[in-house]
Amino acid sequence: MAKKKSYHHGDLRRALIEAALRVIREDGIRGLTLRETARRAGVSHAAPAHHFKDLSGLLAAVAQRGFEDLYAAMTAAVEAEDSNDPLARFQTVGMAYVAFAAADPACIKAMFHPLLADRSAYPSLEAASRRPFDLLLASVAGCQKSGQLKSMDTRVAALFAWCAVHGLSILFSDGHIEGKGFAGDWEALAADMTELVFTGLHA
Amino acid sequence: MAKKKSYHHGDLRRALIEAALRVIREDGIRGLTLRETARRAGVSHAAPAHHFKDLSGLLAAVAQRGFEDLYAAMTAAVEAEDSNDPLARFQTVGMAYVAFAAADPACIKAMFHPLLADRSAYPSLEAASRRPFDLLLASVAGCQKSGQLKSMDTRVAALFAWCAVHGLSILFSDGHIEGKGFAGDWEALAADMTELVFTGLHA
DNA sequence: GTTAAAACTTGACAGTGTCAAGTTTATTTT
DNA sequence: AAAATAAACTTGACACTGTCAAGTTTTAAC
Repeated sequence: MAKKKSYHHGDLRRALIEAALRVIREDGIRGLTLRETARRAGVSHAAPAHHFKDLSGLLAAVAQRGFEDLYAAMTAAVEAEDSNDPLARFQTVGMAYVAFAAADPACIKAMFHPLLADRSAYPSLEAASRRPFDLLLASVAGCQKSGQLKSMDTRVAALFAWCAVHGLSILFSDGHIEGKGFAGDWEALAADMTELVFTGLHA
Repeated sequence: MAKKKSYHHGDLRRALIEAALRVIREDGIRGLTLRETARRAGVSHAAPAHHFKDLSGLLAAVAQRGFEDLYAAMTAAVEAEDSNDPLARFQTVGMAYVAFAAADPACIKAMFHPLLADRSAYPSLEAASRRPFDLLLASVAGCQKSGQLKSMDTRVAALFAWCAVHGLSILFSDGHIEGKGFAGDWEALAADMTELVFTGLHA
């Protein structure tokens, strides 16, 4: 699979997704075009259309990749935990979410881009996007079973945590927080948020 | 200011913003172009550039209008409250936020569009976007003064409420919530969220 | 070894943002 | 009131974009 320089690329789909991510990180989502992506991958301008139907399709693939990476980061963070305390796991999951958004704001913007509002057109994206939420759901359920979080509707409790953590991530990566007089960095704020989420859900 | 049909429009800037909003509501943000907006307003294709430098400028103007409307809706909701209870006011503010997002998802998407991440380029937008937060801040401060919310850093407490409420709005308007097994409508969920926010900040 | 399919290129068309230059109207200056 | 100037908008042009149809090269199937 080395650089064969042949007519066929070999793994163009993956290469295009990575090229698109580079474009987004450097020039913002606005700079993402099929042609620019093709250019960076060193293929002709119409090549991407054969792998992703159109620009939305490319963005959907990038977003799916983002959700997969997010899920991987979350599970990795959980497994790196030495403690088996459900509550610690719950907070780790939340922090991992914000950390991912802070580390790659361009990617999280792609993942929640309004262009992808109609996910029914991209079933694999929808499936990938559901996994992180399921992980959160499971971690909330664990805390409820251990009696550390109150026994309300698990879905609603998880949604609450998700809203708080997602809201912070989006507001932060979109620059809505800076300039409003917050002293700490995102890590301090994320810790505050998860702390308050915990208090809200406390048994 | 009636339809003078003259060479000069009279109030083209406002007309363009409204045309852009119509475009966004009907065709999504993707369909927003300077030329389409000009077409709907009945002017030549280059006219918008004289009022908004480029497409981002137009979007920024739409977003600013959105923040102004949001602020108006929030204050109206507060004033419609018969009770003077700070806590009731606090929850009203939160509900008004989600209600706005649910009533006009296209507009809220424009207001928080990633294209506008660099707000320093649009000072008046930044100012308009700060007012709703200031209102929330004041309402949190009121609850703290009355002893209904705990006396922590007011900014952090307000940020928490904002994150929860904004997260729900964005997730909802982007279709991330449907299909995840939530029974109630957005109003029920919004009520749950504000309730949990209150618990998290409870004295 | 021939045929079919897949992967990619080439070329073309309509639509877009944006700029420069022109035309019409309003405002100021004298 | 007349002339000069500025503002509001139009026209025309260029490079760029997505997308489609048709072509070329490579791989796979049989």
